[in-house]
Amino acid sequence: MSDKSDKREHILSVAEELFAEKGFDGASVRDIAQRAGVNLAMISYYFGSKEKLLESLLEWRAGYAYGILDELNKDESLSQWDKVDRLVDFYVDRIINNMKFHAIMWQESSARSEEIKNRSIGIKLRNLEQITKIIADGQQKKLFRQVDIPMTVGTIMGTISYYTQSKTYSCVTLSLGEDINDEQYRQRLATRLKAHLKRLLRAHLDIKNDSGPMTEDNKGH
Amino acid sequence: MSDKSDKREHILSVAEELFAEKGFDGASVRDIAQRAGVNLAMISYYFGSKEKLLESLLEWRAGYAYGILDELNKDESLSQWDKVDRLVDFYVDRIINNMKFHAIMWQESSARSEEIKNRSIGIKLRNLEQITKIIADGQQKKLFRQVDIPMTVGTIMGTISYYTQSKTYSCVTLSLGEDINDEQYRQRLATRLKAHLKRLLRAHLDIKNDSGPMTEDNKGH
DNA sequence: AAAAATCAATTAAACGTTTGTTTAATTCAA
DNA sequence: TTGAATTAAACAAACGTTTAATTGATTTTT
Repeated sequence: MSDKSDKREHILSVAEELFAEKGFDGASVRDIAQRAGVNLAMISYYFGSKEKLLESLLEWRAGYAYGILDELNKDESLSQWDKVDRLVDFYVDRIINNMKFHAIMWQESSARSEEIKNRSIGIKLRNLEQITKIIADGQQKKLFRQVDIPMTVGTIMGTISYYTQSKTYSCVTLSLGEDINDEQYRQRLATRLKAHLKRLLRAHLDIKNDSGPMTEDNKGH
Repeated sequence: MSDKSDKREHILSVAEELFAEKGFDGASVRDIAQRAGVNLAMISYYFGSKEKLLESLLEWRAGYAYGILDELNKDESLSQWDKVDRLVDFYVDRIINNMKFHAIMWQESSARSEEIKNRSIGIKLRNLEQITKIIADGQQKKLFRQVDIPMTVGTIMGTISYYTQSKTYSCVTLSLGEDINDEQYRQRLATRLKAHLKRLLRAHLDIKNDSGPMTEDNKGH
C-alpha cells in the first residue's frame, strides 16, 4: 500500500468482503473504512458515494474473464469436448476463488439502482455470449445435441452459485467437516463441482444420447 | 382481512414482497408498515422485532412443500421417470410462483443472524432429503446412474434460481419482450425451465448413457 | 339489561442509534 | 507556496424500537 491506486484497490477489496458478508445495505461505510484502515471521509473522497463505490467494484472485478474465454474459443488444437471441460474448470475456479464477488453480483442484479443492475446484467450477458459460442460450435459440428443453450448456461452458473452461497450448507451436504480449513473446503468443493458438471454436460450435450429408439426402460416417457 | 391472523398474514406477505425487492436491510419497518396499511408499532407488537418478523416469514412459507413430495415418493403407480418429471414440475412451479420468497431464502442463507441462517439451511436440507429419496430409489432399481446426488439437487435448484433472480436478464436471454406481462413471463419461463430440466435429467440419470465403450466421437475424453 | 371493568388492539410521538455525506481544518509532499 | 491527501467533527435523515395514551369490543358486576 504505497501508491494511491493501491489504496483505492485496498478499499475496493475490503468493500468486496463486507458487501458479500453483509449485503450492500448491511455493510456501512464506517465498517468499510475501519476494516480498510482509512478515514471515513476517504470513501466519499475516492468514490463519491457508497453506491459509486459498488459500481467501481463491479467494474474493477468484471473485466478479467473475457480474454481467457476468447482464447479458449479460438484454440484449434482442442476438441469440442476439451473446450467444454476447460470451460467448466475455468468457471468453477473463477467463482470459487471469487466467491464474495459473485455473491454480490448475484444479489445485486435485482438491486434498486438501475445503473448497478444494468452493469451486473451486462457482465452476465458477456458470460452467456462466450459459452454460447462454444456450445453452438459443437452443435454445428454435429457433436452436440440441440439443447437449450441459455438454459444450459443457467445450469452451469446456477449449480456453481448454489454451492457457493452457503459454506454451512455445502459442508453438511457434501459431508465435509463443518470446521474444515477454508483452503481445503474450496479445493474439495471445486473438485466435486467440476466432476459433476463435466459428467452432467457430457450426458446432456452428447449427440449419442439423443432420444433414440424406445426401449423397455425409457418407453412411454 | 377481518381476522387477527389475517392481518398478521397480510403483514407477512407485504414483508415478503419488500424483503425480496430490497433485501432485509434495504426494506425498513416503516416501508412494510406503510404498504401493509398498519401502524408502525404493530410490527413490533405482532412479531417482536424486524428480525423475528423474518423468522416468522420463513416459518410461514416453509412448511407447505413437505407433504406433497412425501406423497410423490410413496406413490407406487408412478414410474421412477415420472417421479423425476413431477419433481421438476413441482419445483419449477413452486419457485416461480414464490419467486420473492425464494429470493429471500437465497440471500439470507448467508445472513448475519445464526437463527435465520439455520432456519433457511434447514429448509434446504429438507428439500435435499426428499429429492435424494427419489434419485436413490432409481439407482437401486438400476434405472439411474450413480450420479452425485447432492450436486444434482444443486443443479436443479440452482438452474431454477438462476433464472428467477432477474427478470431483465431472463427476458433478454430467453428473447421475451422486456415489458412482457408478468403472468405470461412466469408461464413461459416455467415451460422452458421444465423442458430443459427434464431433458437434462433424463440424459444425466439414464443408466443407458453411462460411459459405455469408447467410440470415435468421445474417445479420449 | 345497563353499567362498569377488563384487556387486547391501535395510535402518534418520541427514543437513542446509526446511517451516508459534508465541512472545515490540518497534514504532507512537490 | 501550492494543492492534493487526510483528518475529526458535525450534519440531517432514516433507522428499529419503546412509550404512554386511546380506542373498542368483550366480560363481569350490579
